Amino acid sequence: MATGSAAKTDRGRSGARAAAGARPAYRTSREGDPPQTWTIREIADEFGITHRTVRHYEDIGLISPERRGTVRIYHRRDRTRLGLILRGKRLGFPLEEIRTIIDLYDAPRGRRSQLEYVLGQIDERREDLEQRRRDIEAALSELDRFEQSCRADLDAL
Amino acid sequence: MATGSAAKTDRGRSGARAAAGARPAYRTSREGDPPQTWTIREIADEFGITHRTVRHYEDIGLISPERRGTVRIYHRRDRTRLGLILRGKRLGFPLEEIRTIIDLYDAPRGRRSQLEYVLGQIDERREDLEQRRRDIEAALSELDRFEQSCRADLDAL
DNA sequence: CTTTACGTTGACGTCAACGTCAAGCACGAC
DNA sequence: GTCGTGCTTGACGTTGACGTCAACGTAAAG
Repeated sequence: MATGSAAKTDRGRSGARAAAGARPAYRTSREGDPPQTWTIREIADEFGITHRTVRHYEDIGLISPERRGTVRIYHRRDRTRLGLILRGKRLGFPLEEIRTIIDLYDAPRGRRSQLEYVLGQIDERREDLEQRRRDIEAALSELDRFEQSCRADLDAL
Repeated sequence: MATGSAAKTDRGRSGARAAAGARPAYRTSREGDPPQTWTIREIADEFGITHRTVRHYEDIGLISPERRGTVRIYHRRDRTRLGLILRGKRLGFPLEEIRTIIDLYDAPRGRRSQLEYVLGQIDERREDLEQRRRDIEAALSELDRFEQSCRADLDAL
């Protein structure tokens, strides 16, 4: 695997701590209901990345978690964005381009000119993605042909 | 466009020089038939990359052009590999991984164990590519839904 | 022969995307 | 209290993928 894997969703230990009532003060979740916020470590573990990576994404403005005092608090909105970021990375987009993409999704759409700009951007994105899809299809069919050739060689033994 | 474009196939000037009979000595093509070899500049221009990039790919062993004296001569085999490399790049693979892929295509396949190894590698590659395809499909359908939403907003004006 | 164009080899620079310390605060546990 | 754990901010290091620059060779053209 080239890119990130291991989304182990390892919420075991912190869950146990929560059940023991020893949840840190900056965690707002009340007894019983599932936590609607996450720490940087929880987010990082869940997505299979490091806290340093999460912070880097914040540094360049890809996510902007809440601050409770000095501590970062991640909400579902941040998780959604992180998902988009990582999918963009799996597709090989640079982070700068990923930013323009996800910023597009919550760009202002009040005026007609804004909407038309957004629609234009959508078309560009689609062109790009479809080019990538074509590349993938080509690579996959080459791979298939190559496998056939190998299997023929194997049968010939 | 994030990745390389501009494959202008600008063979105009060098073609004119060839027609004038002023082709350099290291170009073997006889009068009349199309050149079966290319210089680094021709290759770079044709693929829309720089000669420095081509040399870099040679440095890390992705291509190994013929040397006539000190000068690099590129054959169709090199162009094929360059095509694979650039497609891999469009798909976001790192060069090291691209090397393992294209090396796979001309790996030794004599013994059964070798063939079985290659077949295993093929499966890994396919998994990876199919994951990327799923990511692309997801991104494209999100884009479609987003466009519908924008068009609805536009109609509502 | 000199110029001009293209080719060559290093060596160093740069930019993105993080990794890797170091040093410090804040909290609950003991 | 102090200990450990987790979070924080810098600041610098690293790796991949080239870009840039200098210094030079060589061959066709004028």
